[in-house]
Amino acid sequence: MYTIGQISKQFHLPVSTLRYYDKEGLFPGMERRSGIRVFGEKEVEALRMIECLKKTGMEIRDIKEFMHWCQQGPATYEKRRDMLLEQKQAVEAEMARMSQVLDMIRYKCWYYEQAAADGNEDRLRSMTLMDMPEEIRRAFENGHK
Amino acid sequence: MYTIGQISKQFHLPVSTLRYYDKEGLFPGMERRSGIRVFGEKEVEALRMIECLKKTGMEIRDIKEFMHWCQQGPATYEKRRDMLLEQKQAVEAEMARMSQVLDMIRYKCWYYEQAAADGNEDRLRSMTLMDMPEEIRRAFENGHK
DNA sequence: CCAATACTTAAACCTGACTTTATCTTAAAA
DNA sequence: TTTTAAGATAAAGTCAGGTTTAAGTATTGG
Repeated sequence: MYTIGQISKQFHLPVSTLRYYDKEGLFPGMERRSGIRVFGEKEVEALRMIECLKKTGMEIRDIKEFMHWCQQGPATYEKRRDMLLEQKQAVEAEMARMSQVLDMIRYKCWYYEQAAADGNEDRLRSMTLMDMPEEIRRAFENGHK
Repeated sequence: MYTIGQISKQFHLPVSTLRYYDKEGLFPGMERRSGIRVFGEKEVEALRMIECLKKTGMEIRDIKEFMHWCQQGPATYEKRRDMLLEQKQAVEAEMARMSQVLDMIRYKCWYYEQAAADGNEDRLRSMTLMDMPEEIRRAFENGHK
């Protein structure tokens, strides 16, 4: 059993954040003793899951829904799995997008490297896809899909 | 030469967003005719660059700095290249983080798939790393670094 | 010539995830 | 017992990146 201050240190989270999470319903059914929050094993577990879900970019209101399902036991395993699968899809989609963005920026870096070396953009302006180095052409094409 | 409304359609951006970008200084030196914004080739070019930089997650105030450098000609090629290189590092770091998050969530998906199949978490609770399928163990270990 | 449409501004509002502030209560240490 | 630290609350503030609103001005088509 821990106080909010102890949990704050354990998880390197401000006390205000923990209170905010509680206010948002991320610790359903948390015990209180004369008004003071009691963090037990269940809440520590919950917090680990919250940290995980936050990293995936999940919103507080969805995390809240997930934590409430956790309260309800085995009947909600499928719901939890489905939500995680959906979040996995979202993260995979974001990864794919990032990969494309990376190619776009790789091209731009190369472009300004050339411009800096040439002192102007004349050569770059008259350049076609075929004039670019293989790798840059690939980045350009992928980045501009 | 285009009006704000024409650009809004071309780029699928609300007029309010274009005005906001202008207010934030993303179109330095844009022309006006009796108070009305005139979008020329330079602004269209700028907007393409803005869209690109936004995709990388660059903040408006940094994009503003970049666009001002673009105004200043060849003397700022190095600055622009350096800013893009820095942004490339940031995107690469984010990709690496996402990849780890993906492994974490892959493990969680597998966990609830098992829980749903078993109807409880008993087997999972008594499971060690060696009991997990190769691929899941990899995801677990990478996801919990 | 006049209505309709598109443009202008400043300022308020919105969302998400917190943080800060002000005031009050409880618990632990001296 | 009395500080003092740590707990509590509600409400307001913050930040980014816009969006909405209100009220006025300019341009275009019939």
